[in-house]
Amino acid sequence: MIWTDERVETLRKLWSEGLSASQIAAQLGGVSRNAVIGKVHRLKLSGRGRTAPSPARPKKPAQATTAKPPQRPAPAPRPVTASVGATALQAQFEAAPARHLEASTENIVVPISRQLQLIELSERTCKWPIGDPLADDFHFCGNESGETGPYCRYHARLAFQPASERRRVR
DNA sequence: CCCTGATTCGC
DNA sequence: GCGAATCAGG
Repeated sequence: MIWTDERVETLRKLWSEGLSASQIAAQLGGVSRNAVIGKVHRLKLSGRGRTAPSPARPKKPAQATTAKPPQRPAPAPRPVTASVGATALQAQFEAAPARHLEASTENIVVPISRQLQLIELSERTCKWPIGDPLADDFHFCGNESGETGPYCRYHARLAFQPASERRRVR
């Protein structure tokens, strides 16, 4: 895959819009996020506005062939509070306006989807389709789906019940 | 573990 | 010039 003027233009545009390298790579297709980052640097676009200056690493130390000694630090104390720990869910709640919710399973806020393209999905992202598959803005939910399920907590509730009982959602 | 960008260096 | 491998950090 070569960097045509057109692809470079797209790269410049998306990068300036604040998309991450992996997202840009997904949209361009045929390139890895590393390729995108590499190109960004060659184009000297790394700044992207006002970012903290890079401290610059002291070169790459020679690859150590010796295995590191297996250290067992200390068993971390188990937190009493249950942690959800899903970054996607975290972001979604942080982004949402603060709102008090009753402790009810019925009262679940419709998640803000990450709007991922098909190629951006991983094994643990929600694959609930959103929109018209033939439309330009078609995407998948993309939120954290857990270890095995194909859907996030919210869409899983809809996926595994009769269509007649589903509530129309995005 | 998921992700991010930064850097080096063999190709 | 390109980008995988790697690093450092969230």
